[in-house]
Amino acid sequence: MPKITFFNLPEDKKETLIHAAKKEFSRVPLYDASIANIIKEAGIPRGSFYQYFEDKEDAFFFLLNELTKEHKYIFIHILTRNNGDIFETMIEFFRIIISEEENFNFLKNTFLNMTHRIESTFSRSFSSNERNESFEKFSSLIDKSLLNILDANELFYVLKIIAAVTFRSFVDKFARDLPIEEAMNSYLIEMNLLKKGLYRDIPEST
Amino acid sequence: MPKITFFNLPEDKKETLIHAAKKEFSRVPLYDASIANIIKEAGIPRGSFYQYFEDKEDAFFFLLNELTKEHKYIFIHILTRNNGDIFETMIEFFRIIISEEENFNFLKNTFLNMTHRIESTFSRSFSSNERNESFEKFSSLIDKSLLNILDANELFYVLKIIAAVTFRSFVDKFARDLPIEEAMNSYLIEMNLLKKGLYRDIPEST
DNA sequence: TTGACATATGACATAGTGTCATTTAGAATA
DNA sequence: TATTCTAAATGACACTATGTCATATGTCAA
Repeated sequence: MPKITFFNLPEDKKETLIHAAKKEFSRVPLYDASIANIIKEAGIPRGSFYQYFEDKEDAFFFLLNELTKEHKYIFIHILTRNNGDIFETMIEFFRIIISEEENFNFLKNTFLNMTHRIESTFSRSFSSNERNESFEKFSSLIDKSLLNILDANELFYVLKIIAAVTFRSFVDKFARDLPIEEAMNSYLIEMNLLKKGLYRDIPEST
Repeated sequence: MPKITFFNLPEDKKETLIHAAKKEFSRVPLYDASIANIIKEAGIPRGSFYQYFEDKEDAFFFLLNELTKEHKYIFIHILTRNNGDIFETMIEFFRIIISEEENFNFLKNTFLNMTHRIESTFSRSFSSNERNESFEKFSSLIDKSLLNILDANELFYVLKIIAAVTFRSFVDKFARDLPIEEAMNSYLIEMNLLKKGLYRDIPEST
């Protein structure tokens, strides 16, 4: 988390800083980002940066968190509108994220360098790593009658699976610079495979 | 790829270097690894390191590639023994990887910092990002009659899905330091869900 | 013995991080 | 208004790490 000093800043200076950081993290991934570029862009001295943030990562995760909050909001909205149909929701959500123009490069750099820590932060937008309050909240919005599950425990794993496949689809889209419709096509195929199951039931021999 | 100079090295010096690099990459992930530690451990001067490798990454990906080759070999062996049953194979393979003691920390650091580039390298052990020769080879070994697919294209996506879920399970195991049996349990649940499908067929209304 | 080539070496230039002593600003108090 | 106190700003600096390069060393063939 940024330091109190950052939050005490006048709104416009805060904006300037956020903008500068976002610009740098859109240019290159976290590890290649340079504080020098951020402060040059924001027009602040080096020492100030460290008044506001612990370090580079602190600034990055602050931005990522902000973005994630927005995504979570969108996600819940779509889920509600779709009466808890998780697959319909994922498909709509997927399209929205890959279509975001403003955050395109930030997202690209983030997805292509998705360490576990980044993934954990990001995940909060539409699922959860652990069975916690966040999971319970999502769970309550999902229409479980549509799913092939026995109990809450299986729901947890279902969401994990959907999240894993969705992440990979994001990465694929950004890594191979797929056009939106192509990425959507692949994603739809995968979601359908997930729905119907990958295994063929061997018919009982007569 | 390491430079020719590296491959020209006498076997024991090569071994020393590999061992030193592996030790460092087991201690910390790629980005935190320091060349200073590697050369200190290997007892070579700084300049020599750059005679052998382009940079830190070069050394890391060399090691990762070597490990991946072994994994691929194991994977194909298991797949053959299981007559092309991809699910049985994944489950056996998963257990073997998470049980590896020798490479435990190297794998842990790798999985918890799985950038797209690392993932691509790693994937080669049991699947492929793109539909290339590697995919064709795997494809030929897989018993497709067990799978709920229409054509080779769907097979490609099935493998992508299985790979995505398996990766996430690896990450989970290492991130949360799960005991082997617990990780296996979760993985089995997920593989079963994948097999049977996540969606419940709504019975035709009478 | 000499020349040509491959390899080894460590000092150095460069770049980036995080700290800290000092300065400045602004609010609170007398 | 003058004084004091605290939060914030600042940039020089110490430190760490990378990658390069001029020079030294070793090896083999002619």
